[in-house]
Amino acid sequence: MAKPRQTIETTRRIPRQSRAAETVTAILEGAAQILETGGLAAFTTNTVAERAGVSIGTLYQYFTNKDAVLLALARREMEIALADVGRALGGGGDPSLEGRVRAMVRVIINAFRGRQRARKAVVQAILAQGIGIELMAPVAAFIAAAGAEVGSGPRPILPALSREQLFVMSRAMLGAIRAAVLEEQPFLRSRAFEDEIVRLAVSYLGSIKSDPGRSRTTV
Amino acid sequence: MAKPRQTIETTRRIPRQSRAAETVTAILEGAAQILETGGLAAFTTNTVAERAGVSIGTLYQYFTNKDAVLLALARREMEIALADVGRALGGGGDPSLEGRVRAMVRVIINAFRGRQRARKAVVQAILAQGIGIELMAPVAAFIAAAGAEVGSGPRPILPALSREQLFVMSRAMLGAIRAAVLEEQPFLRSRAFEDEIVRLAVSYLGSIKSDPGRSRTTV
Amino acid sequence: MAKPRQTIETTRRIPRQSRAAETVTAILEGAAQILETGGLAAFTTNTVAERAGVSIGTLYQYFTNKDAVLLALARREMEIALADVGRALGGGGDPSLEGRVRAMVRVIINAFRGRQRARKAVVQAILAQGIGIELMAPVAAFIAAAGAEVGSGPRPILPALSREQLFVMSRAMLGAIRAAVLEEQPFLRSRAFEDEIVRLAVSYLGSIKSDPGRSRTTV
Amino acid sequence: MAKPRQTIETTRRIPRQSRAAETVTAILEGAAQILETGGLAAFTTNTVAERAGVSIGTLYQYFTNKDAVLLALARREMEIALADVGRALGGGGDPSLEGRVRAMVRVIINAFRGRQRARKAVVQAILAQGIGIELMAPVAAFIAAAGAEVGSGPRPILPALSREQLFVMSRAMLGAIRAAVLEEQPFLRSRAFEDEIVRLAVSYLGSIKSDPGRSRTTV
DNA sequence: AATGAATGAGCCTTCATTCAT
DNA sequence: AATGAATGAAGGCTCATTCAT
Repeated sequence: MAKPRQTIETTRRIPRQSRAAETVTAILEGAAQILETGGLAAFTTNTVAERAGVSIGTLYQYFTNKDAVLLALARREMEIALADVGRALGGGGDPSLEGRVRAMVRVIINAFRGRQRARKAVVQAILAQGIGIELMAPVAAFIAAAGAEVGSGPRPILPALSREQLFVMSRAMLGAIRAAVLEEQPFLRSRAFEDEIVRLAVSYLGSIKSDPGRSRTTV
Repeated sequence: MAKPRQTIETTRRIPRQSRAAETVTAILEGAAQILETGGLAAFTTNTVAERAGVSIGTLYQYFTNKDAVLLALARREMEIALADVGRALGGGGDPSLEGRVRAMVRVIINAFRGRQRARKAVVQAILAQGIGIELMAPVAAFIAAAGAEVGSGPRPILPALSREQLFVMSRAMLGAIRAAVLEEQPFLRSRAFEDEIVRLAVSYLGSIKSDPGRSRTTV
Repeated sequence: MAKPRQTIETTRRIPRQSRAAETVTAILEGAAQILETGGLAAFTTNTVAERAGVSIGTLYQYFTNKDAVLLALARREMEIALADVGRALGGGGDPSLEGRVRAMVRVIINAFRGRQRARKAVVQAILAQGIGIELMAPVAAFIAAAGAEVGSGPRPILPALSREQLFVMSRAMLGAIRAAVLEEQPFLRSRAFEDEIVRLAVSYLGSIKSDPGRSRTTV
Repeated sequence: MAKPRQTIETTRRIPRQSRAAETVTAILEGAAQILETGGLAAFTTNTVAERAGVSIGTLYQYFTNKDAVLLALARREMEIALADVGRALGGGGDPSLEGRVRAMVRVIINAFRGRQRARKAVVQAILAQGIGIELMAPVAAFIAAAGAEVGSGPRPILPALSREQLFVMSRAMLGAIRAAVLEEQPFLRSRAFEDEIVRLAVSYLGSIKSDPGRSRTTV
């Protein structure tokens, strides 16, 4: 993996031409496939380049190093997931607290469904490098924001959540879902599981409503 | 890292003499130190052996390969953590639901405190290999058992939890705590954080009490 | 030497560019030199690469593993030897039985002469792996074919040889010559030795002529 | 294999006590079994000691190094084989040239039969080290002597054989038999094969009788 | 821009051998 | 005499990365 670079820029040259964009996509797609097929162990720059149908030299023309590929892949997945969540919350569904929470839970679970092995590998890879935090951030922020929103507005259903509360709520939800994915639990896509995740969030928020606890801050 | 072996035996030669037992301990200790100091990247068999003050040959006399060292280390940590939890629950403290939950939370948080970087690395490494499940199992089982226990007995505080409920509760708690460790959150050891974890568990269990949900099973 | 692979493919990347072809030649040449200089003991991938003037990585770009280099070298030598034998038999010399046998014997002995130590090492190495059979096969087949040929045609000098007869004749000749090489006998290149090998073959074939023995089969 | 030692002494301390002799036997027997089971690749000092039921330290008490074990094993096998040959020739069978040759051939083939894999491994191992010569010597000498004997005595059947002739005859026979063993030819134990080996020797000797060739010397 | 041959640091692992007990 | 824990040199091999074409 080379010496860890804290550089967060992953792409070397910003692809302006469509061909370049295609190349980047091909590489990322190849990376996902390799991860899907052989897991992290098979994820080598040479393998990825080959699967992507480009030369290893080309890969390095677009990515500074191996980690950059992984990171870019993770980012892409995250963005897709977030877009889904946003779409789900935006589309007028049940506006109640439980309704919104349920919409969100459903999207997150589905986000992990599709290419499961690849996603699992991405998650593992990301965690194995400690970059997870950075990437989890926007997702967590999103969840937190959704939670906070509930507690603000003209007729706030909840008081504003403290830093710790936002953290616990978002991480607890993600943690349970992620564990189900990683452990390949059979009930991952079941209604019962979804119900319990919703219950977890709603009961927690309800508890805060009746007893806000000490410190209170927005994110 | 070699190809993943599903073999779970980690040790090669069973140490009969006291000297050998010391050697194993030294290696594990060395491994923990390396992990603590340089993270997973610095974790090579040669480095570990050197830090442990033994030759590389000796290391391989006791562990089949690099991964075996990591796994053994993880196991050791888990056992210690579980023993702590057991002791905490056993020692007569506050017998109320919240009291028991708080005791457990405190122990878990503390379990992750000490050699934080090492523990983080172990967790990452374990996750990166997909063995996490196996290792997480006893911990989760313990938490689940503690939860179940509350729902049984002469005057059960709670109804028996369903499979999904046990899963969600244990993973949500562990997930939140683990995220705080991995993200190196400053409030990890704060009372506020502990309070929120407790709130999460208690409110969730309370919600189940008033509305058990559909299926119900003991683990 | 790694665990024996029955895979017979030795090359990893098929050299398309002329530079690559040169590299393969260089490696094989380096291997031969190492074998010549230090015998099998000095034959390590690193040594070979160094002597060949390429990096160890390059060596592994063209050969799957150490054995593959040895095998490829052995093949090359065999091909050269066979070509020599063919040329000798083709070129119109003495067409009598003894004439043809002598031509062949001479070529074989010479084939083992040049880079003796290297050849000895190759032979030893090949034998030590049990691949010898496979490689010896074409040579033996050639000798056998030459023998068979004598027994066919418009006016066959000999009856067709049985499987056992072909085997005994070819292996006996090769065995005697090989022993002389391996034991570094001083008379290896002498006329007297050549005479005796010829005598061995001719008298054996003559004996068959007068008493063919039981079963008879072409190869 | 360590650096090649040309030391030919294999045993370190001459076992005077019966227990020591038993130990040596056990080691040699263990070595043979390992060779039989796993071939040369499995032949490590530790493995041999374990199979022999002695500690590695004990093994080194009796053998200077790994090669010494192999050499001693080879010697033991040779001695047994030679004793068999001697017994066969001594016991009054068919006293004719062919009768004596056949007796010898049969013994040699049988010598290679029993523990075939082990013997094959020994042969390979010996050859791979270049010690073969030394060991082959007594056998070859024996065959040669038998040949020479035929050519001496009150009414010599044959003229004395030259150095080259003895060499060619012994090595040709051994070569053919050895090849059959190494190549695991199905006809190894067949009568047809035996016949051909006999024919090889008899026809060769017959040819010498009618045309002795130039130089003539006893070994 | 792309190619892919070449590089080489460094890792994991084996195994012959020693020596304190 | 025997034991077996410990040693460590050495070797096979991978793979991220570069750079001449």
